[in-house]
Amino acid sequence: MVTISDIARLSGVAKSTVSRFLNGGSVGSHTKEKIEKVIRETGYVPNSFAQSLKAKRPNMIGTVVPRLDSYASSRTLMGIDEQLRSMDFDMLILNSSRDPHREVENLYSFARQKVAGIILLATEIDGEHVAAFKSLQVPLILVGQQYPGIYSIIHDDESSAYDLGRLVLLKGHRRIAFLGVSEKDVAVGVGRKKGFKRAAEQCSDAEVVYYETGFGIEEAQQTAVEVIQSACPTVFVCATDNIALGVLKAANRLGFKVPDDFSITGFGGYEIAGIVHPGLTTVKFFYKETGKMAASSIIKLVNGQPVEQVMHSQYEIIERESLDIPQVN
Amino acid sequence: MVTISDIARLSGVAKSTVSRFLNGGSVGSHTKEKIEKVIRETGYVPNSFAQSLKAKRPNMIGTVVPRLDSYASSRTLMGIDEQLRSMDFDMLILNSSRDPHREVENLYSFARQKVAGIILLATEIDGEHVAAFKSLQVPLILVGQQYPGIYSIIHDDESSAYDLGRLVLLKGHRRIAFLGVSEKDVAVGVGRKKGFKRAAEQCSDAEVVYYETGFGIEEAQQTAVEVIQSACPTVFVCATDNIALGVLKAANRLGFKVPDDFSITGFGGYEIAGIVHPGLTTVKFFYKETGKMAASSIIKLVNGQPVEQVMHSQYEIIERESLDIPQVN
DNA sequence: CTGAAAGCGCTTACAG
DNA sequence: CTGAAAGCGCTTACAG
Repeated sequence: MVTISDIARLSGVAKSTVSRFLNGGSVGSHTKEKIEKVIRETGYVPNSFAQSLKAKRPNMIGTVVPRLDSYASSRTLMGIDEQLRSMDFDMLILNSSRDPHREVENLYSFARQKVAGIILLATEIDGEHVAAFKSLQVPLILVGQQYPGIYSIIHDDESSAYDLGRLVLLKGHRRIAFLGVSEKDVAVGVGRKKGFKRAAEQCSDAEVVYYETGFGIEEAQQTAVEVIQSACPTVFVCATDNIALGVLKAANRLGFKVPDDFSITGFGGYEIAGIVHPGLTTVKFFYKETGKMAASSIIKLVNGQPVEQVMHSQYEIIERESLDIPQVN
Repeated sequence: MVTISDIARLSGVAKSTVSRFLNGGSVGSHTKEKIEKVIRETGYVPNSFAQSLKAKRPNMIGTVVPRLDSYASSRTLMGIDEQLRSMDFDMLILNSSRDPHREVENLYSFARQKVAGIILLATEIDGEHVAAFKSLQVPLILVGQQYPGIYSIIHDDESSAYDLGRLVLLKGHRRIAFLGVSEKDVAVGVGRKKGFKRAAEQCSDAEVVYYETGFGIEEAQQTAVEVIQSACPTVFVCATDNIALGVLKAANRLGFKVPDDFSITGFGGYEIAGIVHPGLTTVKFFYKETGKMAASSIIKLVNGQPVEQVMHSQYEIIERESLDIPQVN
């Protein structure tokens, strides 16, 4: 490996002069040429560990994601990246493959790399996480979940689910299947269910059965098949768009027509929700904007500026064909 | 910031002893306790820049991706991450948002960070790239594109397109619309078109019109609407699943039935291709496996072991309902 | 404009 | 088991 000393020696100047050249300091034109030539010939690239060690300009923000292959993660990441770049920070990504333990490891790993701040796209928060939050001396923001005393940006799971519930009931649905996920996931599993329940309880004759399924399309499809055959709901309210996609697929497989035979609603606002036929009525979260918000907030924190403890990202209900009034049979 | 010197001072031992403790060397149990206590109280985390500077164990592989929100990127990234982790390497991700210039910058940025190797999920390769390949003193692998003298893993764009073309013709289609992308993208734009063309040319009465559209679903949808109204193909052969999805959406919007009114084929094998109705006939690439292959190959290169210049990843044609024999009208 | 020297936070032989 | 010292590759005052 070629170092700054090599360049200095080869071009017959001092290390400090090379360093100054590299960092745009004042260097004589002749010296400059010599150094340039040597650098070109050797393919020298400064070692950023050494630079960071000395210069201590921590211009990196670490982002921990639960998975790489989800619409929500990807969009949020894009937002973070864009915003960070515009503020001259770099984004580092570490993936934890939905393993809570790895998630915590990743937090520590970022701390070692002396990132200026950490953004955690959170799923579940356990004791290990809390311990890490406490001991880490790095500004941190939670996205998608909240925890007392920790800065967080949350999607308005509960109120959006309430709004969506109101819409479903307004359409006249009374036999309702709610397909949710594990309550370990406080945002998706608890929040969305709670919001919907609140809406349903305001309507005395609404019968809601709450099912639990997984995040995968296939799993949701199987659950849907069972529900269709046992109960006979007029609408499937799904805690994510993927679940809704699973239900739609089940309907297609079994020869049911949506929304003629039953309606479906989703949650998330994935692009694909507007592509399938019929289009999915869903709650759209602005993931990219959330990412941007997370990025600007973490920078504020890094700079010692105040930030609200709990911030909310926007949502919007998108009405498409998959939700209609229940068919009279 | 608390450093190893602080810990040493606070626990009354030498820095080297703390370092030994940190790295699992032999330390007396009493000393160990003292150090442990101080570390806990101070929340000390070793500075990995200093560690890397000294230890020179470059156990990081950098991956440059053109975009974060694509199925292909995400899956490939997952494969890389999994494989790397199993070999005790860390993955760093840098996004270039489809900006060739940023892509090159990211390459240099990884070089500065002294990663052991670089995996580039490539789109287009221009002069700047080539210059970087030459001057970078770091092992590098291209995924998805190839360039003379550079290690690469490519999807079998041409032969899979040929196979798919044969299938389409075998079904009896003769009035064909091929929706491709810019030829700047050698793999998708040139390779897939070329393979299909080769199949088509073996069939004297096949009339193929080649269109160019973008990678986005919306854009493809618009192109499809125009094509449907001007030409009247019995099948749309699309260079990506997203384009196929756009065509399907156009069909739904305009009230056409797939595959009754015309057939559609895709390329990529995205999960969603099996979810929509009708399911898309498509070429499935094994992105995750490709990622794993890229990861093991780069490690081999890092260790000075031989690797083939050009490797091919697997593909498979998945037949679903969107491709059928042409309707007689 | 240029160079010698100190120091960033760690690790690693080398003694003891 | 423990410590003093050198050194990793850079940057940054400080002189000249």
